[in-house]
Amino acid sequence: MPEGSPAQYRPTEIEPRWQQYWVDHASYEVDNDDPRPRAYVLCMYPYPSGAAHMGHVRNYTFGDLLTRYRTMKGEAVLSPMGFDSFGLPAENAAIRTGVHPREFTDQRIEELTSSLTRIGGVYDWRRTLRSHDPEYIRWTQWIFLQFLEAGLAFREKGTVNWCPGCQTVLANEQVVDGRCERSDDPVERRDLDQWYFRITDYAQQLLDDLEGLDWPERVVTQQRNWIGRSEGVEFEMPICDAEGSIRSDGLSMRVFTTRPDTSYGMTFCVLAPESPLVEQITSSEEAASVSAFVEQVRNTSEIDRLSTEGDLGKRGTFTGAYALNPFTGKPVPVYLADYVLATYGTGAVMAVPGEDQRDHDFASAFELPVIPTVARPEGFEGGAYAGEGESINSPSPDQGAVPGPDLNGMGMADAKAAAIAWLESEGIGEATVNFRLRDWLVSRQRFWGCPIPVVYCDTCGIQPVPEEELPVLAPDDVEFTPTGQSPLQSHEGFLHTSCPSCGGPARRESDTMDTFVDSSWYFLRFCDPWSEGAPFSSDAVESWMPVDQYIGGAEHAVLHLMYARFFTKALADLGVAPEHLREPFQNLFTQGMIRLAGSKMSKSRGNLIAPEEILERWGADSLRLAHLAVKPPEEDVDWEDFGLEGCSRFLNRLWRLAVPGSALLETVERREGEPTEADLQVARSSHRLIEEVTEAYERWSYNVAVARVMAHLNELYRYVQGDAGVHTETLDRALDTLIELTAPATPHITAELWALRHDGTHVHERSWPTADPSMLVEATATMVVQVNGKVRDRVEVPADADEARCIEVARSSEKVAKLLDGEPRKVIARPPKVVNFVT
RNA sequence: GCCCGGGUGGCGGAAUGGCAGACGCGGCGGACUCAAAAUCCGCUGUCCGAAAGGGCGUGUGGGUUCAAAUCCCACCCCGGGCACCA
Repeated sequence: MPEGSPAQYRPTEIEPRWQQYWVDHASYEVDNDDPRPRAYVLCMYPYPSGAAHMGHVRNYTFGDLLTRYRTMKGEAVLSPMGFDSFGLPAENAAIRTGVHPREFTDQRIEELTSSLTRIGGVYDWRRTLRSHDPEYIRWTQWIFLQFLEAGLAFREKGTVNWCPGCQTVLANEQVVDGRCERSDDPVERRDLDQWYFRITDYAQQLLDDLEGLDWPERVVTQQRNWIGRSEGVEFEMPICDAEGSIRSDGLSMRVFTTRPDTSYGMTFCVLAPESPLVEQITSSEEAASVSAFVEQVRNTSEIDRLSTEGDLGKRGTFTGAYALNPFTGKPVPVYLADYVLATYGTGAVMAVPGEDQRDHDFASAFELPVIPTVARPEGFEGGAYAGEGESINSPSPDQGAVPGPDLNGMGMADAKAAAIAWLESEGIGEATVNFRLRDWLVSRQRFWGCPIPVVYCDTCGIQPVPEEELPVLAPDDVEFTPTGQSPLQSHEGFLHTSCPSCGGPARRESDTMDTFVDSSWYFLRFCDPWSEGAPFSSDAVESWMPVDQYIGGAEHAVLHLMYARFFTKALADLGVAPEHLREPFQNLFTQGMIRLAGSKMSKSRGNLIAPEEILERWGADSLRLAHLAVKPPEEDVDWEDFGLEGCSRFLNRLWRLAVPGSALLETVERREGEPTEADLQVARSSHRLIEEVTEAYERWSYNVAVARVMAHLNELYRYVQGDAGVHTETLDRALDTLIELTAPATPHITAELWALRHDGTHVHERSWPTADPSMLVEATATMVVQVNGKVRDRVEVPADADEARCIEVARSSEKVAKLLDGEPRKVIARPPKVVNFVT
């Protein structure tokens, strides 16, 4: 055995050596002027919570495989790694232990960096970034100021979500079922002045541009739902009394509906309890019950208000006022109900119990009439009918003239159009598009985040911090108290400043930005992390963006992924990013999560499997291979199903056969010269493997790729241990191919074996193998012979046999002949796969 | 309720109109060994059968087709998302 060829595979010895090699030789650093075709492969940058957990390992294994694979395919692959390093855990730790969040965070970044290296991940570390770096803060703040100037950032008072656990406000996206997405505390409503980003300006674009993305349908649907576009019409309804006499003050309510075709079925309308109109229209008789109701709603938690449970009769009340239905010219009563949201549409709706189930339920509770306006299909039973049908019940002339149009007999689309046209021509209303998407609330009452770079001056009002004074950094001499209040709010040294405009005394903003702001542009900074005069140069971004493959968890479907899309569009429109860069992530892959005993692995559940122990026992390559082999990557996976033994066994088998001086080959007869048919079969199988593995990598079927590779190694073992001896060149080529094909998946063992087999050269620097087409053609094929669709025999036919020849061979099968009683009625032949005799 | 996924051996899964169960785990048997581990070889859907062989089989029921896990219709179950958004 040559020196340096240990008989045994020892992952813990070879892995650190190669990890060091890839760093020392800058193997995966790419420059912006690299001449090769470009690819940008990006895994969502992690929040540094310490050593990597299994979810990280899974995510970064896929990303790393892709980086190495595409590099071998000849591309310049940009594969950067950074840290989403602002966030509440560091601040909470500071409150507990007194350690400054920066120290805490830097420590954890070091741990995470080290575990990313230990699983074999390769990155261009020159480009690394951390959200809390002063340079990164500078540009996050700079972007905020651009937004401010463009009117995309604004401060507004409104009812907001407050998380008592996190002691801060939250964006709508960060509230799930009335609870904080992070801490799970029930959120409270508070009326506060806060900073927002005007993401609603981009609602239509965010919706339209989903079209061209290669994203999982699931994520696209979630974004579509979240944006929630609906087309309809807004129109005015004058407030009146029970007889229909319009008030002298000309008050009116504006309603939004998507079903103007059902306007003749309106038997009441409903106003949000928060509406400013409530006070003005409530009659004296109803004043007491209305104010009691408004008070009751104010005290209802978000969770209860969202619930569909509860007695509808208690969830609404009559105002004593009426509004004039412009279609009929008749008054309908105005109610309040907690399910009508002040923040959507006009905060007021027309109610049509005939065609809307919720209105129908409400009408039943308050004994209000129902007028159907759409013809029901035969046999329809139930309250409201929301389906397609002919319009009915527009009042006919003999019932007395009405102002509105006659919609009778029209289909839904025509009736809608006619109703809208009439409203517009009368000047009562206009067609409108409404979105569910709300502006993004970005201010947070926290310390460990990017400070919002504005000051408040008593004379000049809100003033942006001048660009040359950026970054605004939080002070270090702070004390974290158990109250949970951000120390910035009481740090006079930080708060006291002078107004950049008038020079007078001013106060700094003490709120910081949502950490999702940091992650909304980091992928742009990666293109050009050295940029000094701007967050990045447009040219650098131009050359790498959009990200060719983005990889991360599906839990960010409407958070990070929506915000990052908004940022990209806004920055492009502001001329900071290339104008035509409309989308940041062309391809998105969302990997499944890892469960243990059926439940999600998480620190809070205390059911973590530490990758460290696995790495020590089995090595990084076995762990990586197990992640790839266990399941299709997009599916959730149980830790119990990981086949570490099988993967480790495979790598050991590969080692024993491929290591120079393999003991396995000592007693095997080695042949040179012309290969036999058996040798050629092995060679052909190797070329087929190239095709299969390449195709499997391309379509993210890593579990299949691993299966094929394992099957091929089994075949090589049978070849070596058979009686016919081994054709040296055939075996060596097949093993080399196998090593090349697995190099992206299990980088350390393949690097080691290749170096041992080929004078210290590097498998990862080789170009991706391609199959020789002539080796993909088989001389014969196994053809299935069926009788009445049932498989009765298998026969060998020449691969190029025609129909007649196939049928002839099929007929000569004894098994088939026994079953064929005379001439078959019909024969179907699909050479060279199948012949089917139909009797 | 609506919209997406999905349902295949003991388990994870493969096969996207043409050989169901690749590959791995687990199990069984054999070789090596004083023995065990490791390793190597073989078997392993199910039922009937001593065997040869045959029947059945991809959630359920129907359909299309020479041929269906795969396409169509209806239903059941599991997972995810949305859900007073007017």
